[in-house]
Amino acid sequence: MERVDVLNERLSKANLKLTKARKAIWETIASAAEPLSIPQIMNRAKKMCPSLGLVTVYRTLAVMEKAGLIKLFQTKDGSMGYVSSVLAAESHHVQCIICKKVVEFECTGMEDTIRAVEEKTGFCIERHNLELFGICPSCMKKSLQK
Amino acid sequence: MERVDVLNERLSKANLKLTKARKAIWETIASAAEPLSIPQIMNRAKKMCPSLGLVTVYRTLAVMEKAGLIKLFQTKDGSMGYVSSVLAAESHHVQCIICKKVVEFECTGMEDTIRAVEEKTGFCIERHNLELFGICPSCMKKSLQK
DNA sequence: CATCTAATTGAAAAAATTTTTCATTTGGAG
DNA sequence: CTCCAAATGAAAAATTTTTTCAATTAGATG
Ligand SMILES: [Mn+2]
Ligand SMILES: [Mn+2]
Ligand SMILES: [Zn+2]
Ligand SMILES: [Zn+2]
Repeated sequence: MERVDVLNERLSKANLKLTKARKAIWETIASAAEPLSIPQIMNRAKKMCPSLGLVTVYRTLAVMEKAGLIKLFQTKDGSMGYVSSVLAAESHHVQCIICKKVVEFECTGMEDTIRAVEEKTGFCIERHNLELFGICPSCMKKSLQK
Repeated sequence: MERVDVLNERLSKANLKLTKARKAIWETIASAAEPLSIPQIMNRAKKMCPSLGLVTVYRTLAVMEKAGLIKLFQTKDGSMGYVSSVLAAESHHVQCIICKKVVEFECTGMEDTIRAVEEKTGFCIERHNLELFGICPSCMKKSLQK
């Protein structure tokens, strides 16, 4: 299924129209690997839809957020940005505390931890972010050479 | 250790002063169970420090965020708010995706997951943040009643 | 395809939020 | 206590977000 079909499906369910502006904004967000700020979304989407106004960006983001198509997330630098809900799903990375390099990993074996938290807190856990911090192989090597 | 000592420790390390305004804002955030918006922080902190100006709230939040004392989270209404990150030194929390309530938990059983990442990535892991997202008991109850 | 209509749009204005500037005050070192 | 860099509040400026409104458009209907 094309990305635009995902958009159309959600919009038509809510009696909303599939417009040029919405297509452009959706393509922008759905094709990005990182959360995008509102000015970033405006700039990129405008290339696909030159008449696009900033007001429409605000309105479209509100519509898409309500429709569950996008989510507001924290970016690496601490500010906020929008990502497609699909991409927002989970984040697993390990960062070197010395050189700050970030490496993604596949997360396995969390079941017991999550079940323990569910029992203690009564929450029903749906997803998680796990950030690990440590020393990467190359920094480890350097520190051993000293 | 008192809450104000935690604040003082971080501030003095960075050659920053422990002022009335900072104490009031810190107490406000560190004693709250939910993320607080900027106007909420202003209103509550002003009770402890009546001369407090909004400008100082903005400046203090920037300082505290940089110092790692507080973090931005999503509030109930979808906007963003600040929560204390220091009292929860290990940063293990679960947040309700509906009402945005944050609950800390003791993190157990992560050894296997961490060992697997160490083997795959070559990193030597020292610490971690685990953020879980799900539905809290009271929101679960409400959704079942519908 | 042409017609119709409610939804959507962009521009301008208004409102709200955030940052900058600057004179005054204050924490804390000496 | 004295001193001074850091911090503060008020006002102004800048920026971001929302509202208003007339014009345009998607898409349903015939
Ligand atoms: Mn990641
Ligand atoms: Mn926490
Ligand atoms: Zn490294
Ligand atoms: Zn809840």
